[in-house]
Amino acid sequence: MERVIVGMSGGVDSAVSAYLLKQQGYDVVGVFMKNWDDKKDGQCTAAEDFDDVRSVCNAIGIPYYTVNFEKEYWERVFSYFLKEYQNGRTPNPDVLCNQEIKFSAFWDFAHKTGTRYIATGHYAKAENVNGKVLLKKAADQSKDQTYFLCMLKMEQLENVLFPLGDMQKSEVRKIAEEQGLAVARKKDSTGICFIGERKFKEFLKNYLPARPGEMRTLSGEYIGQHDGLMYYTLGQRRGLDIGGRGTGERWFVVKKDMDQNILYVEQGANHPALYSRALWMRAFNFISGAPGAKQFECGAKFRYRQPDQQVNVSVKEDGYLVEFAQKQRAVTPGQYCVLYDGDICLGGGVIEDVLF
RNA sequence: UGGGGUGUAGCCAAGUGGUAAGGCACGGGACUUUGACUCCCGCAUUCGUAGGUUCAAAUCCUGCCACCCCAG
Repeated sequence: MERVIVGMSGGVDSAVSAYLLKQQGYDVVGVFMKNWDDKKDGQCTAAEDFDDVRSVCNAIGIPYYTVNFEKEYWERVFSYFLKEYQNGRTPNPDVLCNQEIKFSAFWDFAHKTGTRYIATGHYAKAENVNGKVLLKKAADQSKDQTYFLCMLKMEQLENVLFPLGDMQKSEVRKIAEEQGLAVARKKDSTGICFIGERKFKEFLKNYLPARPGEMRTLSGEYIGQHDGLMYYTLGQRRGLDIGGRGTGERWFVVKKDMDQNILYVEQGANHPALYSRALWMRAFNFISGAPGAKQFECGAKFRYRQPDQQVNVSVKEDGYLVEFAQKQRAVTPGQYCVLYDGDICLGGGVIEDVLF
């Protein structure tokens, strides 16, 4: 009987994943990763989540353990997260978390115990095709999580199982219900992976010093004060506290000037300054190997759950130029550009610059 | 201290006798394994203030206060 270690978060998806693998005849072991010390900021969701893992594993009839990657998470994910914010960018820690923790540290741990497979509750598929492993979109298109897996290599995917790849979320909940799993109706968790939902501004304030400054329009008109550039991201509306000015439309962040500590804002949800025509990446991770062509057309996402956008990719000496068929709203440095060929996720890279 | 104007929620702003529009901001929720966007709900028993007229006033009258502008 082949053994598989399932990363259990305490949610329905990983619970049903474990159940399905057990049904398929695997020797299933549940492992709960504790990667964040939440005692220091007053939250205690990890303890509750572990209670749910215990309950689910008992119901399914599999052993369960805990493994602690707090140190790795801090060093390989969180420190980068803070550094990016300090540089005025908007990082995506969850992509990095998959790259560094779930499919690296966690895999190493499993491998050391002599286990061949790890599994997670991600909505994605890993398929062997002609000696290559391809990462493909999940059957449930609205839940597809390949965006977050864009930095993996096929070597990492080789020993990974995604039991939910062909399932609809509604089926997953139904199975959990039928099996009497305690988490059947538990709300999906959101927020930074392993950290959870936080009031973001308050959270960041604990780690980075805020430097208030001016808010101006691109033409230089003074609009007001901001609390610190790190609290704002491109395309953001809330938290600006600007009311009663100009046309009465909403205001959005269109640019951050780190040198002068100025936050640029413009009015109107469709303001031209919000739309860009291309982006630049210094590096790109091709999951299953780089394509031969120096230039190609494909689909792309600039944020999770965005419908694929048509782009033209040019491979340059020192990076990748991605030009959009349609102008794109609020493409943001620090976030990931993920490329798709139909259902196949080609890979991703950090957005370095945005071209207008 | 002569003349003119304005004072409606945090901001902008409708409403000139019939019992407080709307927008922005803000708060809450939905959506969501990042950050955002979006959507939904909420948000002045009260109209600078004190009186008066009226069945009824933010709307009419009077006093006072504040701010603005032009004169000086």
